[in-house]
Amino acid sequence: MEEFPTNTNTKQTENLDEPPNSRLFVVTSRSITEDELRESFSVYGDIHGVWVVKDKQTKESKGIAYVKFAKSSQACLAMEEMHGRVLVEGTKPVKVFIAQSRSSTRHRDVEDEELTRIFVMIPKSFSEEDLKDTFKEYGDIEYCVIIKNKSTGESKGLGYVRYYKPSQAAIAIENCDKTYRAILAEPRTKAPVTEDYSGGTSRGDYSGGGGGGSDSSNQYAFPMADHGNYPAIDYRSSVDFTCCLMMSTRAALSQEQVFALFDLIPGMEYCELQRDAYGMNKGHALIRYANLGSSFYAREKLNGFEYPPGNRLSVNFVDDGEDRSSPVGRMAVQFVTTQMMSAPWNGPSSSQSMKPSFPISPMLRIQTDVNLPPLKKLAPPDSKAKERLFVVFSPSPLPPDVLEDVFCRYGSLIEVHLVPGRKVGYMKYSEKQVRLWTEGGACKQQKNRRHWV
DNA sequence: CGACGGGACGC
DNA sequence: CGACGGGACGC
Repeated sequence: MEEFPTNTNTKQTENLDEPPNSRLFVVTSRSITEDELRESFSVYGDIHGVWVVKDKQTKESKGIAYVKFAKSSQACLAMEEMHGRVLVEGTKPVKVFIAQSRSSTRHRDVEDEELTRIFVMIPKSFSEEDLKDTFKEYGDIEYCVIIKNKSTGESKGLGYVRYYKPSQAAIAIENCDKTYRAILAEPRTKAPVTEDYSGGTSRGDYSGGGGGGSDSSNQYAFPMADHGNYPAIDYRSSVDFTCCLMMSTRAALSQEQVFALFDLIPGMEYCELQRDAYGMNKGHALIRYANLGSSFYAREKLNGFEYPPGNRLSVNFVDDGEDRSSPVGRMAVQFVTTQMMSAPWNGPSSSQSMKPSFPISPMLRIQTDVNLPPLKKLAPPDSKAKERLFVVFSPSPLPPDVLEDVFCRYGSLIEVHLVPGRKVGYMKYSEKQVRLWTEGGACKQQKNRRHWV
């Protein structure tokens, strides 16, 4: 049996949490052995011990195990890479989490939310751009924030950096200049460290005593779908509601899987897996929708969604470069949010129903079912057709008036012609160069989108 | 003077 | 669902 080294005469439990977040909690098949675990996990770092928990009487595995790494970054990387993978043919996919520190009594999973944001001390002269430039070498940054005096606006010399992956935050903490004093940030809203007095928390030497358990109020801007106990989202980051979403995942997902998933919500314009530094299709994907209603709905439905089973996706807004600070932009945001709030929420408990059910409102239905370009006038009925689009419908054709409404937006449409009894039709235009999509990258998606039209 | 060490997010 | 062992150091 593999054992943690017995190199000191002090209780070993003190090593298990040193350094913090360097131990994995693995939920796996009962048949998996320590050797198999060590074999699979050893490529991610220096393993200091593997231990399969067994029933005291029967000595049978309980299907859970701990894997201790030398460094937190190694453990995080192993978690990100191994979560959801099948270790031995025919066994269930493993779930991998950072283990709770042994002194901790709670048995909640350690969420990515708690592992991706770091807290740093920086020169007062640092701008948020400086902060980003300094810490981007350790990983992809979701956002940077500097704590400032609210009245004068001057920096307090403290900042937060949110990465997309726990391993990136861990690498930053391990490798950045010591003068930054980088540590993991305590999650924002919950009262900081309530019961964990037992000499040092898993976060390292966090000594900043009080610091505001005062906030018991709901941080959500509005009632939200309840995705189990998925952690709260920071709505006050630099980015609020946009048409762009960033999806983060620990499981390996293919471009096709991500595409199919986000394409369930009508209005998807763009979806691309971002390769990580090692060229693996993991980590995160960028998705853009044609409108706020769609992106909002997609975030609601897919953030915290388990896909594949055992792997929770995180989906959040990212800056899409649009300015929504104008009165019109704000109204659009407000409109969408109120629609979403008042929409009958088909409960999350209903087994993650992922049907692209679009109850919301007539207004929103139009916004979301139909892609963006504005309506254009039809060409005179007797115009000569200079270009025709051949359209294949799957599963079946839509009403001609709907098609007209959609296809007239991309050129001067003369008429919609459906071939009777077939699932095909022609869109006749009086001009060449009918523009379907302005984005070059979206062309290949065209065929997949037909049935949403 | 200058080294040291400190540390928390507008609701 | 899925959370914490067995064995015995060295001055």
